[in-house]
Amino acid sequence: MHKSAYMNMKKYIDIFRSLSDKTRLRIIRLLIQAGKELCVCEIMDSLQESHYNTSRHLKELKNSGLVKENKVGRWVLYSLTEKSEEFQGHIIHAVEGIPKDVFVTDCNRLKIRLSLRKEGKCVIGLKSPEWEKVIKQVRVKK
Amino acid sequence: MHKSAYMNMKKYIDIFRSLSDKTRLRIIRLLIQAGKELCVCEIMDSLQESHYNTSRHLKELKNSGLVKENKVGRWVLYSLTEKSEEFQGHIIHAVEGIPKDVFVTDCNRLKIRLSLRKEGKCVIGLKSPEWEKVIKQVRVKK
DNA sequence: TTCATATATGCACTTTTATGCATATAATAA
DNA sequence: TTATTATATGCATAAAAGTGCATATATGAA
Repeated sequence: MHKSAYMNMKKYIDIFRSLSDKTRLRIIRLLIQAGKELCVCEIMDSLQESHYNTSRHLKELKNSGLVKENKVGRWVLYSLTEKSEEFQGHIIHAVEGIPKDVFVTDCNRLKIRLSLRKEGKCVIGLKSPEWEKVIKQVRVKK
Repeated sequence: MHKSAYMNMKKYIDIFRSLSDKTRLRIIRLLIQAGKELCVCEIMDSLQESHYNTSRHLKELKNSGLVKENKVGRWVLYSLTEKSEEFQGHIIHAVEGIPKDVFVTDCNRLKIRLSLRKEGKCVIGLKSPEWEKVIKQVRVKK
């Protein structure tokens, strides 16, 4: 195949590739569920992933064009990009079409994490003792 | 993340992964374009890929559930599976949403290759001198 | 049964990818 | 300016993936 033909295709391949990883798929589904901007620490706490991983996967999703960032002071807020192309719209619909129960634990943690916002903003940052306390209680309840 | 949660997700990740490769994406688009079963040699000639690669990628697409096979004698015919799940329907729509020009060369070759069928069946097999002759003429015309 | 042919697969090699650790950057607060 | 903190990135490592070559399987024809 010619290189130019591959370059035309690359954009779409990159989007599929960016969703072929469990952490990135979880991030996208989390952003769909949230329906608003989330900061990195909210995402990492919801997924219970390390901050390094979360950050890097977010960057990949940004590179593929599925996600955009909005820098506010030292906080970086991530959200889904507007569906500019037909293709991207179908992709997001596809992720929405995955049964809810697959992501239920992440979404529950997100709900709790978002309840700790003050005036609509995340204020507790990463490795927060407050979050540790709250999430530990949830585990005990099970 | 728990292993069971990953297993729930794996099916969807595998489908995204299966489309994150140029050869497999081209195969899927070719099958969409054809709208009918294609044999391995028709696919490899349309893509101008080696038979080894074509065969292996078809197997991966079969494993992910996007493609099914129908064995007729020593010919194996491949086609898209019926869209049993909402998710899969969106995925195929997404591939359909990729601009036509990205795959135009493959589709042109497919058209020529299908014109060599007799009574709706592929009869010329692989490394066919007939195909080599026809496709060489197309190249000269450019 | 033997040969030809359509398709599949094991092995080796190279490249890519995911992840953890440590560290760097950048912005706010003191 | 200095310290703190939210986020990003380089390095190393291990696992996975794509491809070519050779070979195996399986079906139909002679």
